[in-house]
Amino acid sequence: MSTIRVVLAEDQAMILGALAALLETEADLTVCARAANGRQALEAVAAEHPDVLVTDIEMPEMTGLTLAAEVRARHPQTQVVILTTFARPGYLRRALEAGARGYLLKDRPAAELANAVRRVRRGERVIDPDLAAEAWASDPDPLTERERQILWRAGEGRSGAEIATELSLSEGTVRNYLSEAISKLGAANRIEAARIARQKGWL
Amino acid sequence: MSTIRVVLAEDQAMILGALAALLETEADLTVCARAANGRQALEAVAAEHPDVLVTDIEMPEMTGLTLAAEVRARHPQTQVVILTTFARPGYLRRALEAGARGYLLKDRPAAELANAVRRVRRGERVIDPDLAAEAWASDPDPLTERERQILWRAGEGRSGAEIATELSLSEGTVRNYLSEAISKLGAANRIEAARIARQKGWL
DNA sequence: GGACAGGGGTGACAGATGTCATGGGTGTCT
DNA sequence: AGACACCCATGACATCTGTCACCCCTGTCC
Repeated sequence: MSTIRVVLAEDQAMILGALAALLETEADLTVCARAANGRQALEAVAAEHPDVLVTDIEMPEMTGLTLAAEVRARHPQTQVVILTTFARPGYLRRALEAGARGYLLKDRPAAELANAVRRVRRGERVIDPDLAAEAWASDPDPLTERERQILWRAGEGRSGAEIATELSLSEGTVRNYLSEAISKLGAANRIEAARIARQKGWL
Repeated sequence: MSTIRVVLAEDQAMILGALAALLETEADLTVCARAANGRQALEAVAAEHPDVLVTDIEMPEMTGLTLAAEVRARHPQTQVVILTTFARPGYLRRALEAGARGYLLKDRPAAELANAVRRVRRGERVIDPDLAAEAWASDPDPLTERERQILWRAGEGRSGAEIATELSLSEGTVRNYLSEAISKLGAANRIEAARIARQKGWL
Protein backbone atom coordinates (compact mmCIF):
# COMPACT_ATOMS: atom_id res chain seq x y z
CA MET A 1 0.00 0.00 0.00
CA SER A 2 1.51 3.31 -1.11
CA THR A 3 1.79 6.36 1.14
CA ILE A 4 -1.00 8.91 1.09
CA ARG A 5 0.16 12.35 -0.03
CA VAL A 6 -1.46 15.29 1.77
CA VAL A 7 -1.50 19.06 1.24
CA LEU A 8 -2.25 21.09 4.38
CA ALA A 9 -3.81 24.56 4.39
CA GLU A 10 -4.13 26.61 7.59
CA ASP A 11 -3.48 30.29 8.18
CA GLN A 12 -1.99 30.09 11.65
CA ALA A 13 1.61 29.12 10.99
CA MET A 14 2.16 27.35 14.28
CA ILE A 15 -1.00 25.26 13.94
CA LEU A 16 -0.01 24.48 10.37
CA GLY A 17 3.36 23.18 11.57
CA ALA A 18 1.81 21.28 14.45
CA LEU A 19 -0.76 19.54 12.24
CA ALA A 20 2.00 18.63 9.81
CA ALA A 21 4.00 17.12 12.68
CA LEU A 22 0.90 15.21 13.75
CA LEU A 23 0.32 13.73 10.29
CA GLU A 24 3.99 12.91 9.82
CA THR A 25 3.88 10.66 12.89
CA GLU A 26 1.75 8.29 10.79
CA ALA A 27 3.88 5.96 8.70
CA ASP A 28 1.47 5.82 5.77
CA LEU A 29 0.98 9.60 5.45
CA THR A 30 3.23 12.34 4.15
CA VAL A 31 2.67 16.09 3.96
CA CYS A 32 3.94 17.07 0.53
CA ALA A 33 3.09 20.78 0.75
CA ARG A 34 1.85 23.39 3.24
CA ALA A 35 -0.15 26.53 2.48
CA ALA A 36 -0.96 29.60 4.57
CA ASN A 37 -3.97 30.68 2.50
CA GLY A 38 -6.42 29.47 -0.09
CA ARG A 39 -4.56 30.73 -3.11
CA GLN A 40 -1.33 29.06 -2.06
CA ALA A 41 -3.23 25.88 -1.36
CA LEU A 42 -4.72 25.83 -4.85
CA GLU A 43 -1.25 26.30 -6.35
CA ALA A 44 0.10 23.52 -4.17
CA VAL A 45 -2.66 21.14 -5.25
CA ALA A 46 -1.98 21.97 -8.91
CA ALA A 47 1.73 21.31 -8.47
CA GLU A 48 1.59 18.22 -6.25
CA HIS A 49 -1.62 16.42 -7.26
CA PRO A 50 -2.01 15.10 -3.70
CA ASP A 51 -4.45 12.40 -2.66
CA VAL A 52 -6.01 14.58 0.00
CA LEU A 53 -6.23 18.29 0.82
CA VAL A 54 -6.83 19.13 4.47
CA THR A 55 -7.95 22.74 4.86
CA ASP A 56 -9.21 25.24 7.41
CA ILE A 57 -12.23 27.37 6.45
CA GLU A 58 -11.42 30.89 7.60
CA MET A 59 -8.33 31.90 5.68
CA PRO A 60 -7.19 35.04 3.87
CA GLU A 61 -7.19 35.28 0.05
CA MET A 62 -9.65 32.42 -0.42
CA THR A 63 -11.84 30.62 2.11
CA GLY A 64 -11.64 26.88 2.50
CA LEU A 65 -15.15 26.56 1.06
CA THR A 66 -14.27 28.36 -2.16
CA LEU A 67 -11.04 26.40 -2.26
CA ALA A 68 -12.92 23.11 -1.94
CA ALA A 69 -15.13 24.00 -4.89
CA GLU A 70 -12.12 24.97 -7.03
CA VAL A 71 -10.26 21.78 -6.20
CA ARG A 72 -13.33 19.67 -6.93
CA ALA A 73 -13.69 21.32 -10.34
CA ARG A 74 -10.06 21.44 -11.40
CA HIS A 75 -8.43 18.52 -9.58
CA PRO A 76 -11.12 15.88 -8.98
CA GLN A 77 -8.53 13.23 -8.05
CA THR A 78 -7.80 15.20 -4.86
CA GLN A 79 -10.29 14.64 -2.02
CA VAL A 80 -10.98 17.53 0.33
CA VAL A 81 -11.23 17.38 4.12
CA ILE A 82 -12.41 20.52 5.93
CA LEU A 83 -10.87 20.96 9.38
CA THR A 84 -12.35 23.81 11.37
CA THR A 85 -13.26 25.22 14.77
CA PHE A 86 -16.79 26.02 13.73
CA ALA A 87 -19.65 23.63 14.36
CA ARG A 88 -21.99 25.61 12.12
CA PRO A 89 -24.52 23.66 10.09
CA GLY A 90 -24.32 26.31 7.36
CA TYR A 91 -20.62 25.71 6.93
CA LEU A 92 -21.12 21.96 6.76
CA ARG A 93 -23.84 22.27 4.17
CA ARG A 94 -21.81 24.61 2.02
CA ALA A 95 -18.76 22.40 2.41
CA LEU A 96 -20.65 19.37 1.15
CA GLU A 97 -22.17 21.36 -1.71
CA ALA A 98 -18.64 22.48 -2.59
CA GLY A 99 -17.67 18.83 -2.92
CA ALA A 100 -15.78 18.27 0.33
CA ARG A 101 -15.66 14.61 1.40
CA GLY A 102 -14.76 15.23 5.05
CA TYR A 103 -15.78 17.75 7.69
CA LEU A 104 -13.93 17.50 10.99
CA LEU A 105 -13.90 19.73 14.06
CA LYS A 106 -10.74 20.83 15.83
CA ASP A 107 -12.48 19.71 19.02
CA ARG A 108 -12.14 16.04 18.09
CA PRO A 109 -9.26 13.85 19.28
CA ALA A 110 -6.07 14.21 17.27
CA ALA A 111 -6.15 10.55 16.20
CA GLU A 112 -9.28 11.16 14.12
CA LEU A 113 -7.47 13.34 11.62
CA ALA A 114 -5.28 10.58 10.22
CA ASN A 115 -8.22 8.19 10.13
CA ALA A 116 -10.34 10.73 8.30
CA VAL A 117 -7.60 11.21 5.72
CA ARG A 118 -7.36 7.45 5.15
CA ARG A 119 -11.09 6.97 4.86
CA VAL A 120 -11.58 9.91 2.53
CA ARG A 121 -8.80 8.63 0.27
CA ARG A 122 -10.73 5.36 0.04
CA GLY A 123 -13.70 7.36 -1.24
CA GLU A 124 -15.68 7.36 2.00
CA ARG A 125 -17.36 10.41 3.48
CA VAL A 126 -16.31 11.48 6.98
CA ILE A 127 -18.67 13.91 8.70
CA ASP A 128 -18.52 14.90 12.36
CA PRO A 129 -21.43 12.86 13.78
CA ASP A 130 -22.84 15.48 16.20
CA LEU A 131 -22.77 18.15 13.58
CA ALA A 132 -24.35 15.94 10.94
CA ALA A 133 -27.36 15.36 13.15
CA GLU A 134 -27.75 19.04 13.87
CA ALA A 135 -27.37 20.00 10.24
CA TRP A 136 -30.47 18.21 9.03
CA ALA A 137 -32.62 19.75 11.74
CA SER A 138 -31.56 23.36 11.07
CA ASP A 139 -33.05 25.84 8.63
CA PRO A 140 -31.26 26.18 5.28
CA ASP A 141 -29.27 29.23 4.28
CA PRO A 142 -31.80 31.75 2.93
CA LEU A 143 -29.23 34.12 1.41
CA THR A 144 -28.35 34.32 -2.26
CA GLU A 145 -24.70 34.70 -3.25
CA ARG A 146 -25.10 38.42 -3.94
CA GLU A 147 -26.83 39.02 -0.64
CA ARG A 148 -24.02 37.20 1.11
CA GLN A 149 -21.31 39.27 -0.60
CA ILE A 150 -23.04 42.53 0.19
CA LEU A 151 -24.02 41.68 3.75
CA TRP A 152 -20.49 40.55 4.49
CA ARG A 153 -19.07 43.88 3.35
CA ALA A 154 -21.72 45.80 5.27
CA GLY A 155 -20.76 43.83 8.36
CA GLU A 156 -17.18 45.03 7.96
CA GLY A 157 -18.39 48.62 8.22
CA ARG A 158 -18.38 49.57 4.56
CA SER A 159 -21.08 52.04 3.46
CA GLY A 160 -23.62 51.42 0.74
CA ALA A 161 -21.74 53.68 -1.64
CA GLU A 162 -18.43 51.90 -1.02
CA ILE A 163 -19.97 48.49 -1.57
CA ALA A 164 -21.63 49.71 -4.79
CA THR A 165 -18.30 50.93 -6.17
CA GLU A 166 -16.51 47.78 -5.09
CA LEU A 167 -19.00 45.48 -6.81
CA SER A 168 -19.85 47.80 -9.71
CA LEU A 169 -23.48 48.14 -8.72
CA SER A 170 -25.75 51.11 -8.16
CA GLU A 171 -26.30 52.34 -4.62
CA GLY A 172 -29.99 51.60 -4.91
CA THR A 173 -29.33 47.99 -5.79
CA VAL A 174 -27.08 47.56 -2.81
CA ARG A 175 -29.79 49.03 -0.61
CA ASN A 176 -32.32 46.62 -2.08
CA TYR A 177 -30.16 43.57 -1.43
CA LEU A 178 -29.48 44.68 2.11
CA SER A 179 -33.14 45.33 2.73
CA GLU A 180 -33.93 41.87 1.41
CA ALA A 181 -31.28 40.24 3.61
CA ILE A 182 -32.44 42.14 6.69
CA SER A 183 -36.00 40.99 6.16
CA LYS A 184 -35.00 37.37 5.43
CA LEU A 185 -33.03 37.23 8.68
CA GLY A 186 -35.66 39.01 10.75
CA ALA A 187 -33.16 41.68 11.75
CA ALA A 188 -33.72 45.36 12.42
CA ASN A 189 -30.74 46.65 10.48
CA ARG A 190 -27.66 45.56 8.51
CA ILE A 191 -25.52 45.20 11.62
CA GLU A 192 -27.86 42.78 13.35
CA ALA A 193 -28.38 40.95 10.06
CA ALA A 194 -24.64 40.44 9.68
CA ARG A 195 -24.38 39.25 13.27
CA ILE A 196 -27.16 36.69 12.81
CA ALA A 197 -25.78 35.44 9.51
CA ARG A 198 -22.28 35.09 10.93
CA GLN A 199 -23.54 33.18 13.94
CA LYS A 200 -25.50 30.77 11.76
CA GLY A 201 -22.52 30.22 9.50
CA TRP A 202 -24.12 31.80 6.45
CA LEU A 203 -21.50 34.48 5.98
CA MET B 1 21.81 18.20 29.32
CA SER B 2 18.59 16.70 30.61
CA THR B 3 15.35 16.74 28.64
CA ILE B 4 12.91 19.56 29.24
CA ARG B 5 9.58 18.37 30.62
CA VAL B 6 6.52 20.22 29.31
CA VAL B 7 2.83 20.28 30.26
CA LEU B 8 0.50 21.39 27.44
CA ALA B 9 -2.91 23.01 27.95
CA GLU B 10 -5.26 23.70 25.03
CA ASP B 11 -9.01 23.19 24.79
CA GLN B 12 -9.23 22.06 21.17
CA ALA B 13 -8.31 18.39 21.37
CA MET B 14 -6.91 18.13 17.87
CA ILE B 15 -4.70 21.20 18.29
CA LEU B 16 -3.57 19.82 21.65
CA GLY B 17 -2.51 16.58 20.00
CA ALA B 18 -0.89 18.38 17.10
CA LEU B 19 1.16 20.68 19.36
CA ALA B 20 2.24 17.66 21.38
CA ALA B 21 3.39 15.94 18.20
CA LEU B 22 5.25 19.10 17.23
CA LEU B 23 7.12 19.29 20.56
CA GLU B 24 7.87 15.56 20.55
CA THR B 25 9.78 15.95 17.29
CA GLU B 26 12.42 17.81 19.33
CA ALA B 27 14.87 15.41 20.93
CA ASP B 28 15.41 17.52 24.06
CA LEU B 29 11.70 18.05 24.82
CA THR B 30 9.06 15.72 26.18
CA VAL B 31 5.36 16.34 26.82
CA CYS B 32 4.71 14.74 30.20
CA ALA B 33 1.03 15.70 30.45
CA ARG B 34 -1.78 17.23 28.41
CA ALA B 35 -4.77 19.21 29.68
CA ALA B 36 -8.02 20.30 28.05
CA ASN B 37 -8.76 23.12 30.48
CA GLY B 38 -7.19 25.28 33.16
CA ARG B 39 -8.16 23.13 36.13
CA GLN B 40 -6.73 19.96 34.57
CA ALA B 41 -3.58 21.90 33.73
CA LEU B 42 -3.11 23.01 37.32
CA GLU B 43 -3.52 19.42 38.53
CA ALA B 44 -1.03 18.23 35.93
CA VAL B 45 1.52 20.82 37.00
CA ALA B 46 1.06 19.80 40.66
CA ALA B 47 1.56 16.14 39.78
CA GLU B 48 4.40 16.44 37.27
CA HIS B 49 6.37 19.50 38.38
CA PRO B 50 7.31 20.21 34.76
CA ASP B 51 9.97 22.70 33.67
CA VAL B 52 7.55 24.56 31.44
CA LEU B 53 3.79 24.93 31.05
CA VAL B 54 2.57 25.92 27.58
CA THR B 55 -1.03 27.15 27.70
CA ASP B 56 -3.72 28.73 25.59
CA ILE B 57 -5.64 31.71 27.03
CA GLU B 58 -9.27 31.09 26.18
CA MET B 59 -10.19 27.82 27.89
CA PRO B 60 -13.14 26.55 29.93
CA GLU B 61 -12.93 26.16 33.71
CA MET B 62 -9.98 28.52 34.12
CA THR B 63 -8.39 30.93 31.63
CA GLY B 64 -4.71 30.71 30.82
CA LEU B 65 -4.15 34.06 32.54
CA THR B 66 -5.59 32.89 35.85
CA LEU B 67 -3.76 29.61 35.42
CA ALA B 68 -0.46 31.46 34.93
CA ALA B 69 -0.97 33.38 38.17
CA GLU B 70 -1.80 30.19 40.10
CA VAL B 71 1.22 28.33 38.75
CA ARG B 72 3.48 31.29 39.53
CA ALA B 73 2.22 31.34 43.12
CA ARG B 74 2.12 27.61 43.84
CA HIS B 75 4.77 26.11 41.57
CA PRO B 76 7.40 28.79 40.93
CA GLN B 77 9.83 26.25 39.49
CA THR B 78 7.51 25.87 36.48
CA GLN B 79 7.85 28.62 33.88
CA VAL B 80 4.74 29.61 31.92
CA VAL B 81 4.47 30.25 28.18
CA ILE B 82 1.21 31.67 26.86
CA LEU B 83 0.34 30.49 23.34
CA THR B 84 -2.63 32.26 21.83
CA THR B 85 -4.37 33.53 18.71
CA PHE B 86 -4.91 36.96 20.12
CA ALA B 87 -2.44 39.79 19.45
CA ARG B 88 -4.05 42.05 22.02
CA PRO B 89 -1.76 44.32 24.02
CA GLY B 90 -4.23 44.06 26.89
CA TYR B 91 -3.78 40.27 27.06
CA LEU B 92 0.00 40.58 26.92
CA ARG B 93 0.05 43.07 29.74
CA ARG B 94 -2.18 40.90 31.90
CA ALA B 95 -0.11 37.80 31.07
CA LEU B 96 3.10 39.47 32.19
CA GLU B 97 1.45 40.73 35.36
CA ALA B 98 0.34 37.15 36.03
CA GLY B 99 3.97 36.05 35.90
CA ALA B 100 4.13 34.43 32.45
CA ARG B 101 7.67 34.33 31.01
CA GLY B 102 6.63 33.80 27.42
CA TYR B 103 3.87 35.15 25.14
CA LEU B 104 3.72 33.61 21.69
CA LEU B 105 1.20 33.93 18.89
CA LYS B 106 -0.19 30.98 16.94
CA ASP B 107 0.66 33.04 13.85
CA ARG B 108 4.38 32.50 14.36
CA PRO B 109 6.36 29.73 12.63
CA ALA B 110 6.10 26.35 14.35
CA ALA B 111 9.85 26.25 15.03
CA GLU B 112 9.57 29.15 17.46
CA LEU B 113 7.60 27.15 19.99
CA ALA B 114 10.41 24.76 20.86
CA ASN B 115 12.87 27.65 20.99
CA ALA B 116 10.62 29.62 23.27
CA VAL B 117 10.33 26.63 25.61
CA ARG B 118 14.12 26.26 25.74
CA ARG B 119 14.75 29.95 26.35
CA VAL B 120 12.08 30.25 29.01
CA ARG B 121 13.52 27.23 30.85
CA ARG B 122 16.85 29.07 30.90
CA GLY B 123 15.09 31.94 32.67
CA GLU B 124 14.79 34.23 29.66
CA ARG B 125 11.67 36.12 28.69
CA VAL B 126 10.21 35.43 25.25
CA ILE B 127 7.70 37.98 24.01
CA ASP B 128 6.37 38.05 20.47
CA PRO B 129 8.46 40.87 18.96
CA ASP B 130 5.71 42.51 16.89
CA LEU B 131 3.32 42.45 19.78
CA ALA B 132 5.89 43.77 22.26
CA ALA B 133 6.57 46.73 19.98
CA GLU B 134 2.90 47.33 19.53
CA ALA B 135 2.22 47.11 23.24
CA TRP B 136 4.63 49.93 24.06
CA ALA B 137 3.73 52.07 21.09
CA SER B 138 0.09 51.24 21.32
CA ASP B 139 -2.15 54.07 22.25
CA PRO B 140 -3.98 53.49 25.48
CA ASP B 141 -7.70 52.90 25.39
CA PRO B 142 -9.16 56.26 24.33
CA LEU B 143 -12.75 55.39 25.15
CA THR B 144 -14.61 56.51 28.25
CA GLU B 145 -16.79 54.00 30.06
CA ARG B 146 -19.96 55.47 28.60
CA GLU B 147 -18.56 55.42 25.09
CA ARG B 148 -17.60 51.77 25.54
CA GLN B 149 -21.06 50.79 26.77
CA ILE B 150 -22.77 52.56 23.92
CA LEU B 151 -20.36 51.45 21.21
CA TRP B 152 -20.66 47.85 22.36
CA ARG B 153 -24.42 47.94 22.05
CA ALA B 154 -24.22 49.65 18.67
CA GLY B 155 -21.87 46.88 17.52
CA GLU B 156 -24.53 44.31 18.42
CA GLY B 157 -26.91 45.98 16.01
CA ARG B 158 -29.02 47.99 18.42
CA SER B 159 -30.33 51.34 17.13
CA GLY B 160 -29.71 54.70 18.75
CA ALA B 161 -33.24 54.75 20.14
CA GLU B 162 -32.92 51.28 21.68
CA ILE B 163 -29.63 52.15 23.34
CA ALA B 164 -31.11 55.37 24.70
CA THR B 165 -34.00 53.51 26.29
CA GLU B 166 -31.74 50.80 27.64
CA LEU B 167 -29.39 53.26 29.32
CA SER B 168 -32.02 55.89 30.15
CA LEU B 169 -30.44 58.55 27.98
CA SER B 170 -31.76 60.81 25.26
CA GLU B 171 -31.28 59.79 21.65
CA GLY B 172 -29.23 62.88 21.00
CA THR B 173 -26.80 62.02 23.78
CA VAL B 174 -26.32 58.54 22.39
CA ARG B 175 -25.62 60.04 18.99
CA ASN B 176 -23.08 62.40 20.54
CA TYR B 177 -21.21 59.60 22.29
CA LEU B 178 -21.15 57.50 19.16
CA SER B 179 -19.95 60.42 17.09
CA GLU B 180 -17.20 61.01 19.62
CA ALA B 181 -16.18 57.33 19.63
CA ILE B 182 -16.17 57.18 15.82
CA SER B 183 -13.91 60.21 15.62
CA LYS B 184 -11.55 58.97 18.37
CA LEU B 185 -11.12 55.66 16.54
CA GLY B 186 -10.77 57.20 13.10
CA ALA B 187 -13.67 55.16 11.79
CA ALA B 188 -16.26 56.06 9.16
CA ASN B 189 -19.28 54.80 11.06
CA ARG B 190 -20.35 52.95 14.20
CA ILE B 191 -19.85 49.51 12.67
CA GLU B 192 -16.24 50.17 11.74
CA ALA B 193 -15.67 51.84 15.11
CA ALA B 194 -16.94 48.76 16.93
CA ARG B 195 -14.78 46.54 14.74
CA ILE B 196 -11.65 48.58 15.49
CA ALA B 197 -12.35 48.74 19.21
CA ARG B 198 -12.98 44.99 19.38
CA GLN B 199 -9.80 44.26 17.47
CA LYS B 200 -7.74 46.45 19.81
CA GLY B 201 -9.30 44.78 22.81
CA TRP B 202 -11.05 47.91 24.02
CA LEU B 203 -14.57 46.55 23.93
C1' DG C 1 -10.77 80.20 41.88
C1' DG C 2 -9.84 78.57 37.25
C1' DA C 3 -8.79 74.87 34.13
C1' DC C 4 -10.12 70.56 32.69
C1' DA C 5 -12.32 65.85 31.94
C1' DG C 6 -16.42 63.50 32.13
C1' DG C 7 -21.39 63.05 32.19
C1' DG C 8 -25.76 64.65 30.16
C1' DG C 9 -28.47 67.60 27.22
C1' DT C 10 -30.77 70.51 22.94
C1' DG C 11 -31.51 71.91 18.13
C1' DA C 12 -30.43 71.87 13.40
C1' DC C 13 -28.80 69.90 9.26
C1' DA C 14 -26.77 66.74 5.62
C1' DG C 15 -26.22 62.47 4.30
C1' DA C 16 -26.84 57.41 4.92
C1' DT C 17 -30.03 53.76 5.42
C1' DG C 18 -34.35 50.96 5.05
C1' DT C 19 -38.73 50.22 2.58
C1' DC C 20 -41.77 49.79 -1.27
C1' DA C 21 -43.46 49.71 -5.91
C1' DT C 22 -42.14 48.75 -10.27
C1' DG C 23 -39.52 47.92 -14.12
C1' DG C 24 -36.09 45.07 -16.93
C1' DG C 25 -33.03 41.06 -18.00
C1' DT C 26 -31.25 36.07 -17.63
C1' DG C 27 -31.58 31.17 -16.89
C1' DT C 28 -33.95 26.78 -15.42
C1' DC C 29 -37.53 23.64 -14.79
C1' DT C 30 -42.25 21.83 -16.01
C1' DA D 1 -44.94 28.84 -23.10
C1' DG D 2 -45.41 30.03 -18.34
C1' DA D 3 -43.71 30.04 -13.69
C1' DC D 4 -40.00 31.01 -10.92
C1' DA D 5 -35.56 32.44 -8.93
C1' DC D 6 -32.04 35.44 -9.28
C1' DC D 7 -29.75 39.58 -10.87
C1' DC D 8 -29.88 44.71 -11.60
C1' DA D 9 -31.96 49.11 -11.70
C1' DT D 10 -34.85 53.59 -10.68
C1' DG D 11 -37.60 56.80 -7.90
C1' DA D 12 -39.80 58.30 -3.80
C1' DC D 13 -40.28 58.39 0.93
C1' DA D 14 -39.47 58.14 5.99
C1' DT D 15 -36.40 57.36 9.31
C1' DC D 16 -31.75 56.76 11.21
C1' DT D 17 -27.10 58.31 11.66
C1' DG D 18 -23.22 61.46 12.05
C1' DT D 19 -21.66 66.18 12.90
C1' DC D 20 -21.47 70.64 15.00
C1' DA D 21 -22.37 74.41 17.98
C1' DC D 22 -23.91 75.29 22.09
C1' DC D 23 -25.56 74.60 26.86
C1' DC D 24 -25.54 72.84 32.05
C1' DC D 25 -23.59 70.19 36.17
C1' DT D 26 -20.09 67.48 38.71
C1' DG D 27 -15.57 66.38 40.60
C1' DT D 28 -10.54 66.96 40.73
C1' DC D 29 -6.17 69.03 40.50
C1' DC D 30 -3.10 72.97 40.50
